[in-house]
Amino acid sequence: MASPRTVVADAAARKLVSRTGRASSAPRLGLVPAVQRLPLDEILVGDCIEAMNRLPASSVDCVFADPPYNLQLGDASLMRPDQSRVDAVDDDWDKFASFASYDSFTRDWLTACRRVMKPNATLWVIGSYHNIFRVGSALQDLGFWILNDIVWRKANPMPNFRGKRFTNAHETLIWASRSAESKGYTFHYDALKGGNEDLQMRSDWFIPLCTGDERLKGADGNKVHPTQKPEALLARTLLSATNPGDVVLDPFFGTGTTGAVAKLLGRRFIGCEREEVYAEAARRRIDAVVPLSRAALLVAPTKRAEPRVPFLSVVEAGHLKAGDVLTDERRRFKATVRPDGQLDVGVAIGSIHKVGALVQGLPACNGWTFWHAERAGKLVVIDTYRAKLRAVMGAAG
Amino acid sequence: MASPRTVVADAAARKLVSRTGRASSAPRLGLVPAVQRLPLDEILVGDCIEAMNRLPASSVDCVFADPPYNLQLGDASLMRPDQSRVDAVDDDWDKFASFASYDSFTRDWLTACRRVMKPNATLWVIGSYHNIFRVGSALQDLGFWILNDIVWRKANPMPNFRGKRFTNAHETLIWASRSAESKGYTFHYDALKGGNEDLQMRSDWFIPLCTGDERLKGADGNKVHPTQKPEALLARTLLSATNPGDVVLDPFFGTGTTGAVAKLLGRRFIGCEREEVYAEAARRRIDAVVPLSRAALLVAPTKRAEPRVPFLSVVEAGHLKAGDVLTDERRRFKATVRPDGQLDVGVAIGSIHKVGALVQGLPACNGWTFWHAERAGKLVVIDTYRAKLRAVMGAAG
DNA sequence: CGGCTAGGTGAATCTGACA
DNA sequence: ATGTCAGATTCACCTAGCC
Repeated sequence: MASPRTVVADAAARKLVSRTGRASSAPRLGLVPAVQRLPLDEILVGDCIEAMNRLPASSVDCVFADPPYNLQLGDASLMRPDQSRVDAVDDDWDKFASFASYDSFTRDWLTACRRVMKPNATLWVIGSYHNIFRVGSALQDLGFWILNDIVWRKANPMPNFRGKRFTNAHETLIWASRSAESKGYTFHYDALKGGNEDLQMRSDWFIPLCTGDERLKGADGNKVHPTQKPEALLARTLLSATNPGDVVLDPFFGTGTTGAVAKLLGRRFIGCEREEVYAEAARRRIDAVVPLSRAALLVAPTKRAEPRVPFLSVVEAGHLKAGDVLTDERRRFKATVRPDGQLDVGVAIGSIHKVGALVQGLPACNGWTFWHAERAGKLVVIDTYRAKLRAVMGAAG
Repeated sequence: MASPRTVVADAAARKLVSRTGRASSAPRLGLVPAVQRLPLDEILVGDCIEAMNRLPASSVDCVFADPPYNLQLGDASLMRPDQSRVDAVDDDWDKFASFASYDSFTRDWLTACRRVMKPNATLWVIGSYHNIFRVGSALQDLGFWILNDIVWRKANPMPNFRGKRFTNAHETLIWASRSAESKGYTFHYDALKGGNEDLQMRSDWFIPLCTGDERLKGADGNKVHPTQKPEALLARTLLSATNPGDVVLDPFFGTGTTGAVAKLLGRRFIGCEREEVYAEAARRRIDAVVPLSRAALLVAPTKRAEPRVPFLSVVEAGHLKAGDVLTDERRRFKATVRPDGQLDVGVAIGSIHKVGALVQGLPACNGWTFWHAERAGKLVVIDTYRAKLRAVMGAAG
């Protein structure tokens, strides 16, 4: 479990990944070399770039990365490409060297991530003003396509003790797809809107810091990791941009917030972590997580995902008859239903959408919500009949 | 450096400004060559880099820059759900051939700014995710020292019409000093705190868009400039980081919000603007500004709307857990809390309001007062949890 | 004058299935 | 790759006009 080379043989538990970007339901043991199997729900201890380079290409659905932030403190985690340590610096040349080595490091891990991302996978990176501009630029240079920047507004930030600056009360996340052509990325628009009082979820999120019981403490009572992120933050990202069963890669796993939340939410994870101390804390933490029930994780069907119903089927089912006259909500326009499922508005014949657009002089129109039928003196929107057909179709399996 | 040949010859010119970073109050005409005099409260029409290179070095106290964002919009125009067309920013001045050319442009104007900044001057830049990472990286590369990144949270952002991303509800400002050694920059910590109900001013600011009477309109009734910034945003930056009498340089002056607010607050300005149309509108606008009295130059307390709390935040905060069962006051209906902040009533999944209305057969319902949780055998209305979160959010607006 | 409704608008990298 | 077309998609303000 601890070794980066650990490969667990139970491939059935591990859903091999097809090239189309979806987990195949049938395991294909024997067809794929062992090295190509995904080490799901494991922590790969060691250098994250080496670890990622051993994973098969196009194999993960999402990446969450919380890379080292700090450029100026000589952080031990920041290494030059030649593996020498970057020292604390105070003159311009060293500053440049420090930025350059951080940029190089950033390009390297982002490149490794990009290779293992499926075509429609997305990547999240969190950072502060110390590093986020470097990361964002590198992302764009490598061909990632930024979808949003998200502001994590901290409920309880550390005050600025010296009174020389504004209280640093937020961090920034970048959400990006693999490329500008990745149009099919996962985004649970409707679920987010439903959890936000039926308003679109905005790019500014208000979430408390990770404190209290959630914060991992060592035997000495000190926090195990200096920058443990709140589970609520990870939960919102994974609920937004992944489906149950999706594979989430975290190249800077730390104490495993990504893994804990992934397990809780029925996602799979792959973590990379250089420090065995953190990895061990993460393992214990994740073992204790009890996943939510499948029912709680069901993705509610969205309008977009519902089966298409031809208007002709509404006529065939008898909800409307050839010759029936439809109108709009304000009874400004009239159209006659034809037996072939088109509408006749006198000057033209066409689909419910086409003629709806035509009579209004608009470039487009959703005929299902525009046209109404007269029923007992009241107007009934024809989308009602589509809904009835869909209910029947659902019952039929 | 844009032009290595640009050298300010006359050291006496720099005496126009003292080393403490304050403009001298007495003009010293005759001692300074004409070319070295600061064109105070003027708009320099033309290329901003050339204009800045003609200014004496170390002569301005503050820079506010609203550069082109380099939006990379597709060819197709974006339609609202009502089929009206979104008025996109498609002006020529926002077109760049590549990231490289945008970076080059950014380095050039930042370099020119840096030369004219006094040692303790600070610079503000505003941008969106399209360009702010490029700008931030360039800043750091050129030796600027980032003091804060500030999030302008828009009260009324444009929605995401296609439901494909989070509502882009903020822009980012970077506040930077000329170098890491610039320790004596201006920051009115106490005034800001006093204007913020005695709480430190945070890095996230909630300010409405520039609309209504404040928005400059042409004779045709159309907006003069596509991206006019709100005066409240400029006011907070100038009150934070300049003193009365300070010189504020704006290399992308547009319709002169920086100048109007500078005059209002008793600061001097220098504007650069390439388009005479914008410059002329700015002149007329600034002429009409009546400066505030000195006493009025304190930070006006901002009225705060009661913060909206997503139901998802109640779940994230742990007041309710995924799987918890809610009911109404008379225990007629049951609903299960989902991890995404929606409720599941078996036949449907949706917001607390939607499913509350659904189970009652009503057109609408306030879910906050309808749904209750069972706590120690008693029912607790979920609005209780919203109130708790609002108490936490109070400080943060 | 007030209340109500209808309409307009803001820095936007904004569809997807199928032929 | 390109074209066609079904059909899904908006929040907080502000102004104008009507009663």
